[in-house]
Amino acid sequence: MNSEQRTGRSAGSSGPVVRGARERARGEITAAIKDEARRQLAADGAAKLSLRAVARELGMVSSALYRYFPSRDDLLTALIVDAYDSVGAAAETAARTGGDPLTRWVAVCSAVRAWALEHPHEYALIYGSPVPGYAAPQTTVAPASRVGLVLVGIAREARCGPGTAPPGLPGPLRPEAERMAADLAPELPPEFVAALVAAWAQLFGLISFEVFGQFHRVVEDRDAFFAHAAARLGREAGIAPSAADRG
Amino acid sequence: MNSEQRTGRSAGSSGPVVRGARERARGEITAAIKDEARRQLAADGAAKLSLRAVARELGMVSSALYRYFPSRDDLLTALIVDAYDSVGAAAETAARTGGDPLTRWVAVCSAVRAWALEHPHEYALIYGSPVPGYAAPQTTVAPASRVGLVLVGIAREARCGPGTAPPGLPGPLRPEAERMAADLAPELPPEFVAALVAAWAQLFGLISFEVFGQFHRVVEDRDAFFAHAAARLGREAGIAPSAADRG
DNA sequence: TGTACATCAGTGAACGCGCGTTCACTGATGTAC
DNA sequence: TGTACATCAGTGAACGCGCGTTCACTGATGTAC
Repeated sequence: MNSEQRTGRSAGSSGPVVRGARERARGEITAAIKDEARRQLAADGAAKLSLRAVARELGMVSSALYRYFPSRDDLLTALIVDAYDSVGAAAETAARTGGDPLTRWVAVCSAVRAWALEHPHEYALIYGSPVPGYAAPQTTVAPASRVGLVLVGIAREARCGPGTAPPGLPGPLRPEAERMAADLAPELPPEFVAALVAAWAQLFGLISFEVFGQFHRVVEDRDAFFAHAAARLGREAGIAPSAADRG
Repeated sequence: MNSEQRTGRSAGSSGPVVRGARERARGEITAAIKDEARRQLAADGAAKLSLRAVARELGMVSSALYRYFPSRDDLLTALIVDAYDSVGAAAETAARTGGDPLTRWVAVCSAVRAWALEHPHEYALIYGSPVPGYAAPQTTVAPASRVGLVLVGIAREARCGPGTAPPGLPGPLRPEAERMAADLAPELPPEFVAALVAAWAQLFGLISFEVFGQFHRVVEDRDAFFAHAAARLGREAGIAPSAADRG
């Protein structure tokens, strides 16, 4: 967390200019610990993640890990932040592909899904049941919002495109929709933003059901199913449809 | 599992006609064990559920629980089955309310949501990350499908109502949609069924985000938000809209 | 109705395990003069 | 450039804990005759 302070280097600057061997080693070992922890996460799930097992696998004594992470929870936090950053980066990359907004929307949804299927336990860690007894610290908030921000970005651009049909907004929801719009995207109409937030949650419903096995014996051709559902989700959120995708 | 066989009573009949004191006690204690296990589930989550702690709280010695559940996993399975049955029953009750199909659709969605908010850990047990190292046995399949069947039932009745707009169905999804329709509701058009399955998954996306805390600082008036989203979900699935809900 | 036997719930001790965390320590690597 | 000191990574032993599961046992409850 504060290796700069610990090594007595300048505080305030964003990073060290020259890293000594010790500092480099520290970074490498921290990464190795996280990698091994991720491996065990994928094998046994978050609840069974243990410092001792990680240390054992790394050929260290368990107490040595406390030089790198002050507790098991801090290691978990690091994995959570990394997972959010990983899926966020995947979404951001997908958003940079070409095409009309709906195409890019689907690309982002598919990228998140692909990441989830490749890293099911990391996905479970951030979008599944909360780990009991663990409270996510403030550090996780920013990384956690990256995927959502990508979706907002696409909606924002779609709004500048050709006419889109804003969904209806019943009375009781209006104040809430306006509040959400003010928070997330003041330049978008509130009914848009409400639909977008719903689409965001619903997207993860599709992905969670697939990753967590609820589609077992229900959906077989999952690629086709997801592509279709994601496109509909985008249209529901007011992302401009392209004629080719219709019917 | 087979107390009838163990007590030498007739096999094949659905239940004993007269239950002796011993048999009744057995049922009561089994229920007490599950109740206490549920309490601990709500307090600490599924991963930390321990036979020893349950026994301790019940004033029994831990080995005594093995008279009722052959292992920790069997106790977990019982809780899972109960949870599916509980939410399934809530959905079925909600479906029996009056009104047009869309109203009943929303009532069912809201009932599932209410159940989830009241039993967040039981919800996590069945719709969250799978418990690592635990494989759900066949016993859970039927209870797990109750909510889905309720939704299919409403869709089936909506189909008999006034004209609904079937959603478009792109080429790649057609065979899969036809397969799903054959499995789930042969009398419904395939595009209906595909949309329904998507809506089913998306419904749980909305609920999971709320229960698991992803809506923290994003959605505040969650009742209004959910009611709106659930109604839109129903319309997307082709459930007949009522004029009053539009715009 | 009474007795002999079988069934079953619950006990208590034990096995073997893994966990998170602390602590005093040893050497190696870096820094200041 | 060389030396004295400070910093830090990693060690090994220990503390105290809780877990799932097995096993031989004791009594109480039920059943068959």
